[in-house]
Amino acid sequence: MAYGGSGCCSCSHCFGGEDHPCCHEAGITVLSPLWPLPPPPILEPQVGVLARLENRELWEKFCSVGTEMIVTKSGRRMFPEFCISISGLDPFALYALTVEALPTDSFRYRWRGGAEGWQQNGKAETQLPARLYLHPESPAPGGHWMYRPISFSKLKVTNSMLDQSGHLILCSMHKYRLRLCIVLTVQPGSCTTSTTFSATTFPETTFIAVTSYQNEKLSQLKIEENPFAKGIKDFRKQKRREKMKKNDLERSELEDEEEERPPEYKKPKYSPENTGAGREEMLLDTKSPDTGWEERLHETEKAEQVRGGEENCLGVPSLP
DNA sequence: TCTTCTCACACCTTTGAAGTGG
DNA sequence: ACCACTTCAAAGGTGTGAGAAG
Repeated sequence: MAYGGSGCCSCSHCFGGEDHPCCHEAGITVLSPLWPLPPPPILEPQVGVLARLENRELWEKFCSVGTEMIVTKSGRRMFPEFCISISGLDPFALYALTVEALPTDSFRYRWRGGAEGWQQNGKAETQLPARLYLHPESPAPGGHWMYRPISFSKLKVTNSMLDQSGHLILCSMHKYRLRLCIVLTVQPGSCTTSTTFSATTFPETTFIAVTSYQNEKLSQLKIEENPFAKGIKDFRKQKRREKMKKNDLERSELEDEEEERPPEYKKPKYSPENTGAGREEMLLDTKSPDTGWEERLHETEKAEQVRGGEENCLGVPSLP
């Protein structure tokens, strides 16, 4: 099954493959018992559970220029971080929270610069089944999750297929969107595990995985917003001062040309003219990202030493 | 030649241990 | 002995740019 439309909820608009404002007004997302992509292994829908993207404004800011996330071999944190607040859970029931990055389509992308920005560039490469990132505090009572916003600040993304650290594995130059899953693990007053859960995607979290930033506007925004990049900010200022000093004495023709260009043209790392003949594109893997639930969770468990460690301890539904 | 990836770098924030004073 | 506060070093995070790889 190819990844088609990436609707955000169960309503008719979203199943058309397009996101729309109804579910996302004020950043509130109604967690749908239905999965936007391949068929859901849902047994008991969670009614009335709401999730809000806490730093929605920041995500939208990045979204407006085209969010890119650096992937490295050892894993790189995401910025903006994925931070949500939840309501409507049973305060005494135990829940596990997971996040995964789902491909939004079956294309590979390339940066063409200027007004063209990101363009589709052939079919997507074979994708591994999406790996789940389990929140380190999972499982915990609903009251715990609803008490304050939940941050996935430790979440990292990698391009290493051999990663053993539990990071989300992504293919660079591919587009993804984050999906939150809430898994009810134990009903209050019951000793049996449940398979209930809800899932939702947040359209604002759509991003392209890259190994180095392509869009100058985007990297500038990262530097402005991310406190860890403050050094780069100051370093850039210093460089600019040095450059201006230098330019006062001797202004080269090349530098002049660069100064006059809009920011996105300043880093013509990759030429827009070439249509990327180099690598052979592979057919999109037909394996659904929502198959192999148990394997994916076990992989995460291995890395994170999840409490219990038994099969279905988190109430992960078995595959049909 | 072109595109993509990796690594080292300088600079920053965060974190936690150690020290100090009341 | 205990607590609160400060200091400091180590760990870890950031984007950049050069060069390697395919």
